[in-house]
Amino acid sequence: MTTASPELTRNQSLVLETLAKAEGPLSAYTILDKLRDDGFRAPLQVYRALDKLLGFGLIHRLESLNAFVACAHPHCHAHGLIAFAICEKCGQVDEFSDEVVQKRLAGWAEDHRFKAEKTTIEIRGRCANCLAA
Amino acid sequence: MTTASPELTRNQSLVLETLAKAEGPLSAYTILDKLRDDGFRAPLQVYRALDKLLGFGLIHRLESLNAFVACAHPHCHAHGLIAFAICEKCGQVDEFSDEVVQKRLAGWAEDHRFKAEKTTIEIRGRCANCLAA
DNA sequence: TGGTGAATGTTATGACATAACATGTTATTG
DNA sequence: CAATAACATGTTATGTCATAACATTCACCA
Ligand SMILES: [Zn+2]
Ligand SMILES: [Zn+2]
Ligand SMILES: [Zn+2]
Ligand SMILES: [Zn+2]
Repeated sequence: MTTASPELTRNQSLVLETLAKAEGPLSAYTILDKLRDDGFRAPLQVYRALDKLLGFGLIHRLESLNAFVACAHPHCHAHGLIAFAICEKCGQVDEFSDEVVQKRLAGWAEDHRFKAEKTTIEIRGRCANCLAA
Repeated sequence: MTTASPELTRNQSLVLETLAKAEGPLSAYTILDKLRDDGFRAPLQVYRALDKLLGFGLIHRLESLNAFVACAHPHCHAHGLIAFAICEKCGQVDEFSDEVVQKRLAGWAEDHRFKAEKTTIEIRGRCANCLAA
C-alpha cells in the first residue's frame, strides 16, 4: 500500500518537520510560507514533497480541509483504515482507527462488489479541551 | 439538523435539477457551464444555491472530489450518518448508511468527549460494473 | 566518463471558493 | 398605499488550492 521510505530528501525533510512541529493541519501554501527562509519559492516544491511523504505514509491529507498533518503513528507503518477527529476551534487532529468500522465498511464493499482503494473518515466538531473552556 | 425546505427558488431548482439529471458528481463550475443558457453568469449564483440545497438536505458535498451530488433519498429527510462509495472510473456514487458504523464513531466521540458536528465517510474505488467490464 | 533516473527550480496556468457591494423581489405592517 | 425588512439575485474582483510544462541539477552506476 505505502511505499517504504528510504531516506528523505532535503525538501521532504523540511516539509515533514514543518508539519510535525505544527499544532494542527497546514495547507500547502502555509507550509510554503514557513519555508521561504529555507529557500522554498514555489508551491510545487511543497506539493512534490507532500506527494512523496503521503506515499511513504508519513503524513495524511485531510480532504475536508484541503490540508495536511504529520502521521501520529509514523512507526506503525501499516495502519489500516484511519479516521480523523478534527476540532474546528483549536485545529487539533486526533488520528485513530477502529476495527469494527473497518470491517463493517469492508463488508459493505464486498456485498456490493465494490473494490475500495482509499477511504476517508473525518469527524469535524469540538474537542474536549475546547468544550471545557 | 437540516432546515425544512419551503419551496425552492428558480436558481435553486435549476441547480438541483442539474445535479439530479447528472450521472455523477458535478463541480460548481461544471454546473455553472450547464446553466449558462438559463442565465447563469457567475460562480456565486451556483454556490449560493448549493449552500441552500445543502441546508435543506437535498444535496451532498463530496469532500474528496470538491463536487456535489443530489441526495439519493431526498425524502427520508433525516438520514443520520451517510457514507459514499465513489467509483473512480465511471463516477457513480452510492449513498448508504450503516447503523453500526454510526454507533461506533459516536462511541469514540463520547469516550473522547468530542462533540461531532459533521462526519464525512467517502470510499473511493471501482464499482461492480466497472470491475466486470 | 557519460548516461540514466530522480529531484529540484521556475513560470505560467487551471480549478475551487468567497468578499464586497449594488439591485431587485416579496411579504409585512403602520 | 408607502415604508420597511428579509431575502434572493447580479456582478466584479479577489483569494485559495493544485498542476502543466520545461529547464536544470544531482546521485548513482555501467
Ligand atoms: Zn497515520
Ligand atoms: Zn479544540
Ligand atoms: Zn442523502
Ligand atoms: Zn464504475
